[in-house]
Amino acid sequence: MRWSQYPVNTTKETPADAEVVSHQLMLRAGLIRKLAAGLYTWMPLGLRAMRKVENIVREEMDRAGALEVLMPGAIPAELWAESGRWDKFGPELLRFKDRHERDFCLGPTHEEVITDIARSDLKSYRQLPVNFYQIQMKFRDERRPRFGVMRAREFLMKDAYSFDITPEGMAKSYDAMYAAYTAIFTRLGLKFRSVVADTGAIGGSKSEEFHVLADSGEDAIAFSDGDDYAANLEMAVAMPPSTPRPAPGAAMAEVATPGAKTIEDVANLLKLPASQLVKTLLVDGAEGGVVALLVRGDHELNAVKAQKLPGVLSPLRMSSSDSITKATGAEPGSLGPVSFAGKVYADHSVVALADFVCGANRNGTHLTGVNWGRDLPEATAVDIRNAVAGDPSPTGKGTLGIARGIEVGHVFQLGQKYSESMGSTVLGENGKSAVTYMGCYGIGVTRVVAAAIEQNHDARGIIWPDAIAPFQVVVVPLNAVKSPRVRETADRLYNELRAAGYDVLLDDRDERPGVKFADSELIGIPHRVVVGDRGLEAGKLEYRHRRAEAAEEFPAGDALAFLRSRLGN
RNA sequence: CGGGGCAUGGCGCAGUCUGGUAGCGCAUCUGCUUUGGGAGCAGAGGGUCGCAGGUUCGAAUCCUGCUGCCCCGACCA
Repeated sequence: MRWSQYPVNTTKETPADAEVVSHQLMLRAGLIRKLAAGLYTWMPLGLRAMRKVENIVREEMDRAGALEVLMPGAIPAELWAESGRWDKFGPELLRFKDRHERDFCLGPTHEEVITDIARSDLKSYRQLPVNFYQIQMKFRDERRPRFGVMRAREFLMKDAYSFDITPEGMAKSYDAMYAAYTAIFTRLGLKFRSVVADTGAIGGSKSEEFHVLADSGEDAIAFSDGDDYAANLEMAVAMPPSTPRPAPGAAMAEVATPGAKTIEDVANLLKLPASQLVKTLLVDGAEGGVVALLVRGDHELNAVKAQKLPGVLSPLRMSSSDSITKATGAEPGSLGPVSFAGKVYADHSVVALADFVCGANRNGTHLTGVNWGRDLPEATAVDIRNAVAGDPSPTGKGTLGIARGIEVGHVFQLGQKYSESMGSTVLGENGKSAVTYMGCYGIGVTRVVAAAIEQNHDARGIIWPDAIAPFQVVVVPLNAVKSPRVRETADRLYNELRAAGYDVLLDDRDERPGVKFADSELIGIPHRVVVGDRGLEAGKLEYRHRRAEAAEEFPAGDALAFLRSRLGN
């Protein structure tokens, strides 16, 4: 492609409303253009990168034996009523009526449609297992779209759905997808990690997420340095302390703590570490009332774990200050489990404390030297905190570290949730009808592009992994207007590289060198060849990888051979 | 959904408090010079100041209503 014929609008200034670096760079490099909140046009350069991702995903899905289909974006409401999700899904589902006043929605995901296909087209166990996938625009009316295409309302997604006759078959289909995902993200050249995930509202027995590792990631993931254990922080098991609870060493005493409402305040006032304090959080109970959740002062409550406890309202809701005062007689900041009337759940690390500090359920008052069994009944010991770096791994090998990641894929074993409610059955070997077992598997294609940039950039711009780069190599002639030799050499090299099958961009614009260098670095082309009079004088061209510290010269004579060695294939 | 903020040329902003007929930088176009790290000079084009009412001799500026967008939180899987 000749740059002079290609609409690449780069800007020096960062648009004011772009927060994360991938969003800023995508706008500055002219990859995307915003149309409305969460809606973006993919410009030619950006679309090339997106297509590279899409093609790798397609190739690996095909290789894994999945079959590509394309389902409609608009879906009739009846189908969603069948699965029960028309009522349950909430305002994320964009609903509208057609000219006949019939209800439709824009598909945020396609379980219903594919299950409808399955129940009408799959009749016999002999047709299974089968895995259908599509690569298509999804629409979710996010309350707050942000971070550019990372959390947009419309986004390109690969979604796949497997059907099996047995749970074992489903597990096998799932494993095949897991392997395909590993191959995909490896080929894309991204640093990634798969983690055990919460099955959440979708339900099902097993789920793993694939995260691209990046400091700016929205999700925290915990991983062991001793083996391959890795889990979303929501799911990461926080182990009980290995040392037993010490014997009581102090008597329980009241201490005045006026105005000290946070753990930090109280710890400073009493000159104690936060780990000796107990944080008491009141949440709404499943059948009204409140439940007390205790975590150590230096720990955080894990909402996903807590809302699974018997008697706790799901989704988790912190109690209002009214019901807190009603239940304890005190306000948040002075709450504690001693003399608390309701159900108390304590994190393992809290149960292991002796002589701890907690609120006295009287404003401005705390208790010190509190001990389980003596000053209050033993509480139910549970895991309700976020794991922290340094925790022992739940597998017993190594300790946990915390990293940040961007969720780009997930795989789910759905079981019979949709096949049951929508009647996807086939005739089994025994001639009896059997409900199919489903799996579903997603990859956010557009999000992968943004995640690749989050993970691969520097102060000058994007650094595309070779597999995603819109162009593999850029040829930069300097001052070609004045030098026919430069122009001819660059043209010849451009044609040779194209003939050899590379995606080449020729910067044939009449711009000054600084502009060309800055632009090629901003748009992140991984390989660059500079053609200048200075080098040609000595029969040399100049090569530089986008990550390299410095350029290297090579003979202009057998340029193609040299570049093959640098570009690969 | 709660709180806060913004809306002036393609982009980034000033002007609004104190009303007087719109300006700067980048980008774009023309010419000359320049050419190994975002050039210089000279000139040019481009804006119903988010929309609708109102006050006034006069509104980007004051008042009312609406819309869009951004940020923080909650929510969502």
